[in-house]
Amino acid sequence: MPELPEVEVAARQLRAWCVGRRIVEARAARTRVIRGQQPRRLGELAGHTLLDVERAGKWLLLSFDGAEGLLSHLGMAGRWTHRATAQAPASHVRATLVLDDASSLDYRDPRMFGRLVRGQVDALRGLPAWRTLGPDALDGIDVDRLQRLLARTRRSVKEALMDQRVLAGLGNIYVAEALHRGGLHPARAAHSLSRGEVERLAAAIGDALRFALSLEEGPQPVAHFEERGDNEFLVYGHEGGPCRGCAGRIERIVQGGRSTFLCPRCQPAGRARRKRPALRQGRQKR
DNA sequence: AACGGAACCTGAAAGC
DNA sequence: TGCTTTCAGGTTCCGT
Repeated sequence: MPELPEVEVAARQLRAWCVGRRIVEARAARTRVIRGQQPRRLGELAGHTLLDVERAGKWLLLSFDGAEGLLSHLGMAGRWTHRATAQAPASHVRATLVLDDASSLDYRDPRMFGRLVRGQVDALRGLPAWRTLGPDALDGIDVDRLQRLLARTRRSVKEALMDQRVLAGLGNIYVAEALHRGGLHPARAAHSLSRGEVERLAAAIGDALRFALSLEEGPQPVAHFEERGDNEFLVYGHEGGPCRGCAGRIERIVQGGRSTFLCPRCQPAGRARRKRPALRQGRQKR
């Protein structure tokens, strides 16, 4: 389930597992994940030491000595997992990095929507996918910039926020969660948002992302969302269920072919004038 | 240039 | 129970 918070957790895990480690062997299967590249390209990482893991939006950039790099996107179902090298790999492994401490890193991705791109770090940063990313949604949002971008599109605010050039890292879930927290209907025309509404939206985006990350906090970077069965989201996946903030029922609409969840009472469709309930902080608080 | 829709994949869940 | 259909959190490409 990789959107910004999940990718951030992946970045923390990769740092904990591998920064400072030397790659003993690297291999990849010939799949769509490495589209356009020979599997042996990944093998060139052998002998190099991982120096840093950087996240921008939903992308990860692993950099090694010698300015070598590996760009990673988890797509819809990709994940990095860590195991003892002696242990048998799990299913759907598309690439493996064997480390110098008898452990191995597997890139697993059943659907193969994810991507691994090998190259020099500079070249990877120059790829359109990385270069065109907007500012990271977790970095503190520039409200002026966001307002300017929303004002110049005819799309709905939901679809506009899905555009990684506007803000990097939001996906279908967190856009729905942020719009709910901000009391904004997803179908609102992006350009119809007032200054105050954009400010509220910017705050709500930060709240939604930080709340998701707070559930992952701990001494070790553990991907709790992988085990957590229950749905901690305020609206996502809760069609027909009660809204936590009012007596309304959560509904599902489809925008651009994808589901969006919302509470029609907390998120009125019209340009809202009435006073909005205070932002809720995840769980039950308030 | 901006937009909507289709394409790309597999697996799990829901429906019959 | 077993077969079929639907749906899934992303990006990219293509036609308008």
